[in-house]
Amino acid sequence: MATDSWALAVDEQEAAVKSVSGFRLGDSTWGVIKTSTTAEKTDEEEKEDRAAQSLLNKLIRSNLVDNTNQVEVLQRDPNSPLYSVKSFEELRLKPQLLQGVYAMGFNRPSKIQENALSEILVHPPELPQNLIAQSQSGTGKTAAFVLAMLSRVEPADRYPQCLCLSPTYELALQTGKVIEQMGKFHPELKLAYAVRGNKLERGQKINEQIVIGTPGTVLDWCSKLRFIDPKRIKVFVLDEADVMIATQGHQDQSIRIQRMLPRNCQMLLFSATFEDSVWKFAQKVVPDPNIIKLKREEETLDTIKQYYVLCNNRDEKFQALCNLYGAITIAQAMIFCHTRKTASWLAAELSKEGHQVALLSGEMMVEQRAAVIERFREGKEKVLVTTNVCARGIDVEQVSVVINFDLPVDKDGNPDNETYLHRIGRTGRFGKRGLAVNMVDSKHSMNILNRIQEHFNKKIERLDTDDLDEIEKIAN
DNA sequence: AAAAAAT
Repeated sequence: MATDSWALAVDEQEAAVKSVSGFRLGDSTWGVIKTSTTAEKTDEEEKEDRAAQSLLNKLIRSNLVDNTNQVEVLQRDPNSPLYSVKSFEELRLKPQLLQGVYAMGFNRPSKIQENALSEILVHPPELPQNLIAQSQSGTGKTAAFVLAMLSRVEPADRYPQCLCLSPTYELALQTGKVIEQMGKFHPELKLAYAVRGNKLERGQKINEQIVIGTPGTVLDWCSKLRFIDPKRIKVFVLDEADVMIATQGHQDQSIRIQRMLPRNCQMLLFSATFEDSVWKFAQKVVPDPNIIKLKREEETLDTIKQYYVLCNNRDEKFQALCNLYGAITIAQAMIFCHTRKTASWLAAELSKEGHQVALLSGEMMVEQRAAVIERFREGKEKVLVTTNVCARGIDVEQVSVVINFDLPVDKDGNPDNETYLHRIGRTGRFGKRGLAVNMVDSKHSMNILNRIQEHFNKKIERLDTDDLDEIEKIAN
């Protein structure tokens, strides 16, 4: 019996691997938003292939590179056995779901998946267990909660059963694609995107089983617009939960959504970082949670070379950035600014100098944002000038340089260490050496940089942008 | 200060 199912699994796996290069996101008939509608355009197909492949590569890698992670599990009921499954078969996933998992190139669960999925799925649906999980990006977090949702969902029931909240539009789209790919062998399963710009007619009802969205739209859809019946949601996922429940973040909306959910709804909180106060709040909001913390050596900071450039004002920062441009465009780069205004100014100035750059910030129209992030993913844009909207979660494989044109500071002007780590974490993963360059333009910002340096206890070296040899060196 | 709503 066991041998049989293994043989089948391996067969499926081989079949899946063969079909990997052939599948397209646009094949999906899911959802309110369709990634593509026609099949004729070979250009379009190629584009989608590349996007899918890049997402795939990232997920495959995150599924493999985690042998050194240390996991800490805190169980609500200390007497219950500590489950940790070593294979997807043991999770007893539905065959269609298992097929989806293998089609994505997953062989065995990552550490976070082993533990999180065991905790989430071993208990019967009547007694769902809540979970707070912390693990770095690139450890398979997304796949973990996507699998959790797909396992719990009942495809025959045509109403929303799983709800996932993302902090930004771009991240919601990215996560949505993972859901689509993993669940694509469930033909009757559908996904709805509750994001800005996705308009429904009055009185319409969402009958897709899974909803991914941003807080504002989801709240509207659940409350006054009544597109979603929140009373029948079985699984509620908060991605990047620390931003979602931080006082300055989306707390109010997330809590209001959460209050509309039924009492027995399973709640899953996932994040890479949990600051102390947020952690406490999370435990208050989520009753009796199991807790999983994945301890990872600060690999991020070991594989990312950090520099700073000393300037006197914004114009000098701009000049220094122009000097760096040639070096950073070897692969892809992200440039972070503190405000939307600075970002659009910088993008305009760089193009005036003849440098091709793309701009992405929250003031743009959603259609435009979707197009820009797509072009960046495809590599058609090498340099992306952006705000904190892209600080978290956005995974573009070829990004090897992150530039902090403005250092990350919170609303009080103090260094924002979490955001710093998230920003530079967009690069430097898995063998590829990453590079972070911080632009300092005053005594004040030098002070902030020093405090960031102290916080991570990692040397940030000075870089002279007039020294082209040095730039060549760091770029390679 | 950014993000997030059909406000």
